[in-house]
Amino acid sequence: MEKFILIDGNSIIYRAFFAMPPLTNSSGLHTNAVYGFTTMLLRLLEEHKPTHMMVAFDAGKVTFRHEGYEEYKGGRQKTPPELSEQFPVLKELLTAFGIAQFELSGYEADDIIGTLTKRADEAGREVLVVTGDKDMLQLASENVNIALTRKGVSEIENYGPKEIEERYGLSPLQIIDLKGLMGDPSDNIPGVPGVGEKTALKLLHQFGSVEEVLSNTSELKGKMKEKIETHAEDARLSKRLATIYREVPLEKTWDDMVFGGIQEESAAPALAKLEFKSLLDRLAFTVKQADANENTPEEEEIETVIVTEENIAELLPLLPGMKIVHVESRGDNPHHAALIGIVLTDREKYYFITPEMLSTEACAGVREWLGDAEYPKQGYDLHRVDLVLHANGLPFAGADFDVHLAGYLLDPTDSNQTLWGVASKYGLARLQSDDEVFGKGAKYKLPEEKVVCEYLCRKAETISRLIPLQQKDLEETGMHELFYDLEMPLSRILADMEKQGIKANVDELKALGSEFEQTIASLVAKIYEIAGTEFNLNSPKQLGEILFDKLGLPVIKKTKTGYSTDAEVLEKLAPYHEIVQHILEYRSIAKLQSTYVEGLLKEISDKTGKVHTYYRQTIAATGRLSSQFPNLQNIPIRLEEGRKIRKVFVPSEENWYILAADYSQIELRVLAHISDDDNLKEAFVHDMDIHTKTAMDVFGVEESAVDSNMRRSAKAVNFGIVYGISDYGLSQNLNITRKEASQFIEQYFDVFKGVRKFMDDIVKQAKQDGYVTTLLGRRRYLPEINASNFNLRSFAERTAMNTPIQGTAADIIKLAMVHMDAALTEKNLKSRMLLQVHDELVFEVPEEELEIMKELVPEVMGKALELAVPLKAEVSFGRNWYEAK
DNA sequence: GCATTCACG
DNA sequence: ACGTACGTGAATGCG
Repeated sequence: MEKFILIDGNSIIYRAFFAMPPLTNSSGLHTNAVYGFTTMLLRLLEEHKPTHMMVAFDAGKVTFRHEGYEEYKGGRQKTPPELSEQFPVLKELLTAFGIAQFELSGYEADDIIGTLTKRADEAGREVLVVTGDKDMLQLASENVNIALTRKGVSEIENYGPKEIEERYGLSPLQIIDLKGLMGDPSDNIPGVPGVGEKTALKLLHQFGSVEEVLSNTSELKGKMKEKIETHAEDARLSKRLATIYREVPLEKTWDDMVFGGIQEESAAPALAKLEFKSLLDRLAFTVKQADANENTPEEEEIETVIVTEENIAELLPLLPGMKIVHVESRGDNPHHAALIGIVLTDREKYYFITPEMLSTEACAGVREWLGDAEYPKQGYDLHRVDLVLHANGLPFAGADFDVHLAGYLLDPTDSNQTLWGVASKYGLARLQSDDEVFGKGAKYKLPEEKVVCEYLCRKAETISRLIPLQQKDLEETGMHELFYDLEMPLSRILADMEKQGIKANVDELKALGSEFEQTIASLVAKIYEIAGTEFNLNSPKQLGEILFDKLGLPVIKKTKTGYSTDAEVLEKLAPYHEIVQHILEYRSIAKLQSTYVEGLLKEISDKTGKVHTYYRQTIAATGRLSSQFPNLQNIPIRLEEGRKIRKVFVPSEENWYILAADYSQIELRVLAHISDDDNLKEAFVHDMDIHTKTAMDVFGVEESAVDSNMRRSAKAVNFGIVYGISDYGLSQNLNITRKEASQFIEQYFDVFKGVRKFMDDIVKQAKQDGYVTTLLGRRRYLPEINASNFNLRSFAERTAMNTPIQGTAADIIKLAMVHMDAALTEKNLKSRMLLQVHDELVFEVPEEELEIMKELVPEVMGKALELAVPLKAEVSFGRNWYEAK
């Protein structure tokens, strides 16, 4: 299929210039804008595989727009020389890439693109316009999509008429009217003073166009009417200026834009000349991907079979040789998901089996195969598959390669780890989406069997194509072992833990609920009485009105939408008014009631009387797990009232115990290891209280002189170090000035010099490589590490410091889980691993195994990975989770 | 669907 | 000058 990409060259190079930090090659030539442009270009090539490409540039200073309005684009800063010198460089590079460039004297890039898109519309060609200029949205149509860059050029958002309607409630052409009313300071287009986006949209929703607004001013009132009437002419002029001219006498044709793929032979030397080392790797990747794509006969027919009692004899003998299995289900919670169907394939034929068919006697052999670990299976999200099949009374074993997990390891920050999301990175096209096939939300409906079969077989085919590509990438990124020896085995263990579940004492929970209910009722009554009115206490908006408007309390902090009323603010307000303390108390109990009592009650299984969470292995960017339905990783512990919730979690067998073991200071121990800081290592070798030790060093005092305040400060500093410290963050946390915080940090780094070096080095390394890694080689890319925007860059820098620490800690406990699972099996123990809470593992243990487990668990956890400092795990047990403290 | 708040490590 | 601590999920209100 043909695919055209038209790039607004001036717009993109400007954006790239301002988004990137200054960058020069060794001969002093500025290259940052070209660099930014090229990264975006490579991404476009990877994502869209265009067959035709063209970059349009402005030519000449005076365009036809200046006729009649000389101020057009007046007041605009002169192009900085650092950018000017990059235009010829970019053009040369584009030539090396084999990409066409158009410019025409007297016209802007907009107009060239406007003309081409008009022609595309007439010819029914699919075109993507890439620009940073919102005005271009006016060109959108059924055939023309506009890709707007955001955050410099690092993100792209696609707009068609539908998206424009959703975002603005306007048709593409009405974008011109929008600009006519709003104006645009950067182009010196006046618009109507005092009318911004909001007002302009309101007017257009009411009247439809600039002309209609102007001829109906009688319907307006006040200031607005006055302004619009006085500036009617400005509005008309602005609209004219904002209109892209679409009749440029352009002699070029589509054939002049043919793009035959990147020619590595010419592109690579051009990048090398600019000293874009990282882009050279990227280029190789893009080219490789393009090749992979070329190797994919996209619309290749596949042979599909709907398995029936009549034809199953054909399938059964093939089973031992099958590897790829796709299981489709519906519903977010896999424990309650409905099975839609499964596909098995030997890559010759694709066999689709309905849930009904799968449970017939004829399919006994298939079920046996599914549950036999001797037959390795490859598919998408096999952890979920395991749970879904289990929920539907079917076995599963033998997960060998999971495309979902591999996709996560290869880019853990990509939030679209769907099969199609992963596939698109390898240029594997999809023909349809889940939403298209099944319908969305309330419109969900299973189409006829044949359609489901074809679609799911196509998924199975995609899985089969992805596997070798991902295997290669895992190898190349050094994550092969992490994948096969850690994440894959762990996914089976997690499924076991989830199926096992943890027993919940419903009566106990309900009793807690009535306790909370009473407290809440009396608090609410008291609050209404003091406020002198009833209102919705759960609405921050209404609460804000009471506190700040009615009672006149000082506003401490604001949110985007109004007053902030979070706990931090309320703590500060408490001395002013007695109501505040009650509100704080209400908040905390209401949270316990809604999330932990009512929420948990809903999640206790009727069948098992247990809570079966769903650990997600592909969400957290650092490699941690997350937990859903319910989240069992945030059960209260810090405050006694909430901690009581833990009494509800009990062993599932008579006379068993709950045993919990948690790593002591795992993150700081990891830091000691990776920073190789002698002082920090020494502290852990001697198993000192790390916060006290930090206080001694930072304040330069003896252990006996460390008071609770000093220890508290030192603890905050230690937290800050792990999070990627900033003086601002620390000052907020300790309620001190930034200067004082900054001094603390200096003092810390003076005694922990190795830590300072690690922090400096890891940021440098991230800037160079574009990613950081954990001890086990888990990767996280940080595309914003070189951003010019301070916030984005700082965020990335802190992430560069935090991820190796948090991520390595995550690696370690995952290792411990794999080892622990093996130990339980090997020693033939009845004890079961139930939960993981980042640095803690929870088990249920029969009385007779208590002594063994008290030794075994900390030992296995401690030996999970050998570091330069000891890893320590502390164990405790009791009749419920509360008592295991 | 997004914002706010708050529970955890 | 810039103005955030790192990583999550669930409940609630509101447009």
